[in-house]
Amino acid sequence: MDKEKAEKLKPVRHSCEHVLHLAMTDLFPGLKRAMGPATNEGFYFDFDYDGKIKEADFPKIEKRMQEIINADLPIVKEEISIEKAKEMFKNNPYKLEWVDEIEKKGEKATIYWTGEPNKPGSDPDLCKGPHIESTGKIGPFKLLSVAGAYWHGDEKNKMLTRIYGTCFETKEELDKYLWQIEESKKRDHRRLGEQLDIFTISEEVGPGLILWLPKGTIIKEELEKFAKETERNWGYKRVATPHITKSGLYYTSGHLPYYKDDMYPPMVVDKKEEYYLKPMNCPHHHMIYKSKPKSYKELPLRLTEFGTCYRYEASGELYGMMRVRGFTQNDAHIYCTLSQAVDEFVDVMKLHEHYYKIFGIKEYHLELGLRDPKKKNKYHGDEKMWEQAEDLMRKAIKKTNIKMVEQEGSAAFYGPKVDFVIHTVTGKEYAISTNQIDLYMGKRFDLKYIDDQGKEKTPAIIHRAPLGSDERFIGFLIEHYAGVFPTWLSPVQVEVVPVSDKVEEYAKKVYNAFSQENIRVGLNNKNETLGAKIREATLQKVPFLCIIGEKEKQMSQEKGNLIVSVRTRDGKNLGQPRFDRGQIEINKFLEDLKTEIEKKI
RNA sequence: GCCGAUGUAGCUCAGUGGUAGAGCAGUCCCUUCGUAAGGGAACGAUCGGAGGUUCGAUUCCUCUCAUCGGCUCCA
Repeated sequence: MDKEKAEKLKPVRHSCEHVLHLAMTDLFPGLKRAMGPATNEGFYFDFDYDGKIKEADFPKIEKRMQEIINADLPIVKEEISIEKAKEMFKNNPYKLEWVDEIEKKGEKATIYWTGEPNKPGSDPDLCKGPHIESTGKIGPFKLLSVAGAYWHGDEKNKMLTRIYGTCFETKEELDKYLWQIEESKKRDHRRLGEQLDIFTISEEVGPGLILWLPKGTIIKEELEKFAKETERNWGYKRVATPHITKSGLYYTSGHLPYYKDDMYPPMVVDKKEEYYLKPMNCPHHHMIYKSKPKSYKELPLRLTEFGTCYRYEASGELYGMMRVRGFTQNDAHIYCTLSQAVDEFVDVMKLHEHYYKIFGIKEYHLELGLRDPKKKNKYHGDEKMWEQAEDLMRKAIKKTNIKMVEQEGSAAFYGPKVDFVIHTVTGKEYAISTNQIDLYMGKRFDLKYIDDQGKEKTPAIIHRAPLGSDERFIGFLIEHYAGVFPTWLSPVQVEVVPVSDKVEEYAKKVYNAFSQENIRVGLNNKNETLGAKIREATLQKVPFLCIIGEKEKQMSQEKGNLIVSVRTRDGKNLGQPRFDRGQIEINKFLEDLKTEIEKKI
């Protein structure tokens, strides 16, 4: 939904939300209203209720709401004094809290009556508005889900019951919205991941632990291969580090006290030494840096690794491939002098651009994660260090001309960060890449280099992961491509489909011809009709089908060359500009195919 | 972790207080087919797990695990 339309709908949706809590008050005695807004998608409202509110209650709630709408009650605004507001809402701590805030700001309290003001049966509610003039003008609505939500979004507070709903001007718009939700579910990476045999999760192995199936592994390895080639060209050096580490390393880094609950518990060796599964690769790379003294001439030193990490994410957080407990990061740490840091960070941003162009990723935004000014003790390092790091980052951002949303409170504990944020088809937001300028860990790990004056200095460290983790990035790519991977990433690039087993031998020759050229090729010689084989390959999103029948076999004998008919996964074959006839020589097709793979188009 | 929901063959789903049914997939047979589902047969689940109520539970209850929708969190 476009923003303009959403803005226009807000008064209606807000009024619909009032109708909802009016109905709720009727149906659930003792219920207290907390807060709720109109959103871009609809509205929600939080209730404090001791009993259970279930989705099964929706029909009766919707019925009561419809009665209120049909009654066409006026919605009337009234300004009241703070004192009166306090009296009016004395039994509702949530409203009282709000009245206090209004008082602090020196503003006036406004209430909206549903029904004639001050008449028996009319309902006043503290609200800033705006609303539409009467309930009768509320269009078709639907309650969508019930959920728990902490008061003020703070998990230390009481959990309230939140009801989500939406409302439109016309039935068609509501139906279209509901249809779009269903449609987008078809692109959900969890669903496509299963249909396309990309990954599975086994209860026996454990929640949040991805098992890559053969087809998924091809995608993973192609992606890693691409990153490895690119990083080599961009001046990175590959390293490899173990999956477990003694606890001391994480005390040095400060991660252990900070993230203990989010790490798998330690293994105890020889009854004394604790080993942890590594939750991040940074300290290992630091130890590699530290293994020999460094000269300024060696900087910038860019150490990179596909490092596998384990984090004990909260059970409620797990989400397909996007939020997992074991993952392999496209991680690197760039050790450089302070004067190199800006350019190095700019290069990291350019590397993202390079990747995103190839994947055609356009739907994302960037967040500059800064400290929460109210909770500075949450972060390590001194004020000066933070200011310097932020300054370097801003300079780099300025040089790249990239638009960024500043986000207070989302810095790493050791430095500010730049996140590339995408959303899933279900509307969740995830960072697919996170990057930091870190002036903290170098000191913490006592990392040094000798500068051109022969003096010891501490390097700046840039943390970067343009392709995030294999799991999250490929999860994202599945949805981004709707399963239709470009040929270079497709698990099967060409499927050879013989029309009948009379041409099986010839089909095998064709199969071998592709195989010899390192094309990932499949041969469907099952006892099925041609239509069924085409359907199967198309559902598997195989880019090219080579259909082999008597015609191709015969032409091949005449020309002394292998001849195939090519059909693409979107159903084109004849008349497609690349293939001027139904049948083409395999060499010609191979040439085009290899170019397509090579250029990653 | 918290609130709510769900959990039946590989997948999608139906069903019942008296130990389960369909479609698709897989297997076999027939068919040998020209651009998104040819026909048939047999096979396949002890109904997420544990405990309880009951003469008897997949169906009711409790606990537990997992998943889903949110909240909170994300080095």
